[in-house]
Amino acid sequence: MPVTQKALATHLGLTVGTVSRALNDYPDISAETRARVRAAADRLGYRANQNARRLSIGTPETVCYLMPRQLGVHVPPFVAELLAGLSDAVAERNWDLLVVQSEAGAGDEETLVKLIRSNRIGGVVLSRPLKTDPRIRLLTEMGCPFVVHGRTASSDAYAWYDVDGQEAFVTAVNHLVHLGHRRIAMICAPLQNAFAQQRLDGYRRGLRLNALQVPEGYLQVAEFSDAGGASATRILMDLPRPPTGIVCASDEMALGALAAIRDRGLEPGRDVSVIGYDGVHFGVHANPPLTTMAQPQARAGRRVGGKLVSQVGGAAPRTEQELQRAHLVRRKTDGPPPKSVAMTDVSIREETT
Amino acid sequence: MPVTQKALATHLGLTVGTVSRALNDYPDISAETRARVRAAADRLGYRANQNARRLSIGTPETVCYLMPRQLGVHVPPFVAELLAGLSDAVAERNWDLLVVQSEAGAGDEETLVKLIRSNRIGGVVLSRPLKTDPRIRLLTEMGCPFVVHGRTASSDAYAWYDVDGQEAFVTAVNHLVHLGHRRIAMICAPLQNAFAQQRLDGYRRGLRLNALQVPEGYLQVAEFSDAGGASATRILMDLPRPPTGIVCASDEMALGALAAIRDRGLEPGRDVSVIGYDGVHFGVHANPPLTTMAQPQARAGRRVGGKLVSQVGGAAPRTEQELQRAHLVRRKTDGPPPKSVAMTDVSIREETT
DNA sequence: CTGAAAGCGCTTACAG
DNA sequence: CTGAAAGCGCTTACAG
Repeated sequence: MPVTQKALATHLGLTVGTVSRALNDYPDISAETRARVRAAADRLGYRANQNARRLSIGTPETVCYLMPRQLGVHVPPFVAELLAGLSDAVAERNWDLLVVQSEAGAGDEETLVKLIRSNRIGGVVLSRPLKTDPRIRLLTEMGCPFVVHGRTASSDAYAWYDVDGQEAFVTAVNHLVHLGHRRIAMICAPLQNAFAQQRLDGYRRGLRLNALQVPEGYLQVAEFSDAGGASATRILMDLPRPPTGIVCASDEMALGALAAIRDRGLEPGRDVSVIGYDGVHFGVHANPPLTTMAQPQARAGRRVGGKLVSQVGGAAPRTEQELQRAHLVRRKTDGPPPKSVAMTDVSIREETT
Repeated sequence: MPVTQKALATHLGLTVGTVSRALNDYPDISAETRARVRAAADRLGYRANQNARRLSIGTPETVCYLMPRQLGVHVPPFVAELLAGLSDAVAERNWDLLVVQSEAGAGDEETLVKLIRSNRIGGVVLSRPLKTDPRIRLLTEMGCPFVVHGRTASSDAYAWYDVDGQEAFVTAVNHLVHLGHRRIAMICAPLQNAFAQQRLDGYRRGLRLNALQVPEGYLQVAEFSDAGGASATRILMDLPRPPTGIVCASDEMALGALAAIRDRGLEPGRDVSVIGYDGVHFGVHANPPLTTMAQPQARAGRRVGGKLVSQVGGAAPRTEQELQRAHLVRRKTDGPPPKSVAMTDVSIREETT
């Protein structure tokens, strides 16, 4: 039997109302009473029944994280870290963090409506939005506070935390160009994902800034996994003029690319350069160690959680937007193009235009 | 304004009691009334306020997952998959899944007491128990249903799901012995962790079964990370008689071992064999691809979640115990010991006893 | 078969 | 400064 306010009250010869106000620091309670109540509560291990409390105050004080899946077979690697930060940020304000498996856009809307209507959640965190994401519209319409981990094109109206994927791919392309590459391909994730489109935009922009174009077949959209990266790479290598550099929408895809390149008897970083995206810890153990655009993993979850809480506290969504930058981590899969190829590339701009 | 039972009731000319019973399929409600109520509820998008419902029925209908951390710097890789399965299993019964960051045994007890007392959780899932884990004692004393992902020595009294780490390391050692190894070392995780002790027991047992002993310095307890694996490996390689085979308590440690071996100009799988544990997807991309004892990741979360729910439903904890087996996945880091070494090893049993 | 009422454990105007 | 009371939205004996 958990101890209730009623138990405290009778124990102290007070009434539940007084106990409640004492516990909640109402200013009209005498210092002495407050102290007595506190002491008794501590001694008896009183904890307010949150179901009762939340029913009474009318807010669920809990945040829902829609855990993404299904893009690759498994849960994306950032999820665990994000959850850790989220749970901390939310717990600081004594809120709870509910985790729900996302159906990747399919059943999510129904799930959210149910959770909101049943007063189970007062805020939502979304990862990896689609380019036009029905969940964002839904949450906006329902007036449910939310923050998007990632962002869509219509990003001005809501709170989000994102890493600038477009800039990152401009940087990656620039880096390859400076190394001497002219034939640069991209292996991208399915384009219904907002992040995929952004990274693709960066790739295109990077080429354009360097007066290069996207040769036929150089943009490969593949399954978002190492297997997808591998098969896309095989296609690229079979091209009449295969690329000398490949930028990949994720480290996982890049790992697949490395495998496919080695399978051809070529050496990543010498015969073909590969740049990944994410900066997963594991990249350092790849064969060879993977050059990548690393996101600042540090505490994305805390940031996202903080944004949600302050929004619930009244902050305007558009003040809760944060764009981080990825940075190039050079390891061993980038280098100048092989000389033989570089020779023939002087004329590539003409040929491909 | 969410629609409530009262709204439904006045709308239908009924009373909230009747509406509630109709919605909850009480047998004493006429089929017609039930149908009318259902229809209205669907049409108006009625969802029971869960705070009210749970307050009334007296159970929080939510499960807490204590997310482990701090062993390595980051959240362990299995967490995301486990959460996915857990959330599914729990959602099937219309329960919620709360995620709380564990302080790795430190503040956990206080956290749990608070959560239980405040009626926020009706069950707990624990990962990676310590050898003697105060949380287990606490939950038992408080009468809070829980299931342990992993297990301790006193595993007979509670529900758990685990993979047989001891057997796995017997298998790993046997495998190396069959390949011709006699000098087999282990890199283990800190031994306050139950899983570390189990894996160590397996290593010892495997050696004993093959009439081998643990030579001086062959058991390295290291930080549970790739860095820990690497530094332990360096120590092993500096031994007067370095091992020809190393079993590691995790894939991550094994990756560190591979790096350290390559740094010495040696080739893992040829000069030194390495076997990891976990079967993380990433092992296939290691340099070279990592041989490992793979756990059946498939749906551990669902199993664990199912156990918790059936326990809440009245099942005895000891009927909810499940031991899975790991299996050897041979890739490229295992092979016979180098011939030069094998020659001198015929006498090793005498020397080391 | 349905209504009326009490109760779950809180919070919060409203008196005094 | 504290008490008494209403209310949050459900569930569930108890009548009838």
